[in-house]
This record gives sequence, C-alpha cells and structure tokens, in this order.
Amino acid sequence: MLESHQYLRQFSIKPSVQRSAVMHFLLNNRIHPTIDEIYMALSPTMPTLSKTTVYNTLDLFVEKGAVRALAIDEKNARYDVDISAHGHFMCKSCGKVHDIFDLKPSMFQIPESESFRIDSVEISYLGACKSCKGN
Amino acid sequence: MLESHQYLRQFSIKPSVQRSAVMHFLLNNRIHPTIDEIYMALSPTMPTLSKTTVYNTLDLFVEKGAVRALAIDEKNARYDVDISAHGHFMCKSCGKVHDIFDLKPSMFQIPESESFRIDSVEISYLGACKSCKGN
DNA sequence: CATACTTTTGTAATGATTTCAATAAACTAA
DNA sequence: TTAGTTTATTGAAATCATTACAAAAGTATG
Repeated sequence: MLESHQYLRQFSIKPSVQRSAVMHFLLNNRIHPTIDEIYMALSPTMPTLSKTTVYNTLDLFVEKGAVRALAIDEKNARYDVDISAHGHFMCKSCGKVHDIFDLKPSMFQIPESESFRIDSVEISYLGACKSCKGN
Repeated sequence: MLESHQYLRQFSIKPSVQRSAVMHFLLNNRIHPTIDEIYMALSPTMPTLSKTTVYNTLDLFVEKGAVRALAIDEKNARYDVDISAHGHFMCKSCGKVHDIFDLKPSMFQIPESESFRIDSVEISYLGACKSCKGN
C-alpha cells in the first residue's frame, strides 16, 4: 500500500485512499482486470467504494500515463499497469488476457505517416488458451 | 448488388436480400462502419430492415470469415471487408478508422507459443488525423 | 475556524448489444 | 402446387457497461 502511494506520486497523481487501493490491486494482480473485477475485489474491504470512483480513478490513471487501457476485449475495458512495450493475447473462450512479451521491439515502432500523428500502438492476439484448447 | 451476391457465395453465405445489401454497402464503403452506420445507410432504401438483422448478419459474416471485426474502437464494434493482413489507425478526436497498409508482413506472423493457440492478430494505432491535429 | 477546492458517492440516464418470441420467407418432399 | 419444415427477419424488451450529474464528504489554505 505504501509502494502504491509512492508509485502514484511518480505520475503526479494525488494518492487518496481509493486511488492507492486501486493502484495496489493493479500492481499485485497482473490480470488486466476490468472495472468490475477491480470493484468486486476491493469492495469487501472498502464497503463504501463506489463503482463510479473506480471509473474516475482509472480514467485519471490512463490520463496521467500510469496505466494503459486495452481495447482487446470488446465487452469491457481492461487495464494494464505494465506500460512497457508488449502485446496481449485474449482467449476467446474464457476471456482471460495474457501478456506477450517476446515480440520484436521493432513491432512497436510508430510507422511514418503524413496523414496521421500516431501516439500509441496496440498489438493484440486472439485464440484459445491451454485450458480452453479442447473446446 | 450482383457482385455482393457472388461474393457472399464464396464464403458459403446464403445471399438473402438483406445480406446482399449489407455486403454491398461494406464493399463500396471502406470506412470500417459500425452497426449503426450500416443500419442508417440502408434503412432509407430498406424501410423494414431491422437493426437486429444487421447484428445477425455481421455476426454471420465474421463467423464465415467474410468480414473482420475490429476492437480498435471501444465504443462500437467496427467491421472491415478487407481481410488481408493490414493494420488500423483510429483518430481519438473524430473517431474515424483508416487502414494502414504499409506494415512489414512479418508483423502479422503468429508468434510461437506453447500456452496458446493464436488464431488472429490485430495491430492498432491511435492518435490524431490530419484534420484533427489542431486540437 | 471558515472558505475554497478536490474527491467520492449514489442515482439516474444513455446507448450498444443480446434475448426472445412472433412473423415471414425459402426450401423440401409428396 | 401444397403442406410441412427449416431458416431468416423483425420488433420489442431486457441486459449491461459506461457516463452524467448533483449532493456529500474530505482535504488544503488562509
């Protein structure tokens, strides 16, 4: 919890109780959680926590660059505290999202374009994970 | 319209009036439209068309491999008739989605993985387009 | 302490997508 | 062609993630 506090400051985010709790969860659960998963995980120990706060908090984290929002899952937004260059895999069967780290750094280069100013890249893979392959 | 008819058959999709109309729109409007854009474009000339049919139709097209569903836009699903290997750019300001064709073919290779069976890749870029750069 | 400012909360609204049952259309076999 | 069967379309209602908003609580400042 202390670390989350410090961590937030690095991104010039004022560390409220709620924000620290959310960041603590993100740092210790690298599962690319949805808003609902974060809310469900925290609400038992923070009964007054509002889901709107979780939305606000994640929006702020993304705005400040502390967290990356992933579009890989069309159903829900997912969030990743790991802001280093890496890809993601989502199992179409169970919906779990995993990191794909062994990609060439060149894949994350921003292509030259006269038509666009490109700010970020997202590399996503879809398929079936080990436990769902049978399906 | 005739071509759409033929085109659907190539993917073993029975070409109903509605399906041909949707495919015709997709083939002639390479704008990665949302369900609503497709519905709005067709309903003037097909007043009885139901939005549910547009949903059903696109689901079928995707299932049969005639069309690709894009996750780049968190707000709405978007559809692309071009199933060749290419990336996409979305302007965060106006929301328009554009093709990015000049990417190395190697970027679309499926990475080796013992943990997953990877079926598809999606490469997405976010930023601002020419007309929105000012913002 | 008093005031201003920021954050959190809960409720209500929005909007995309899904569900589902009824209708219509297409297909099959006699 | 017709009756029976399957498939596709339709529209209304339900679901569910996200957003809007205003009130309440908390924090900082003088």
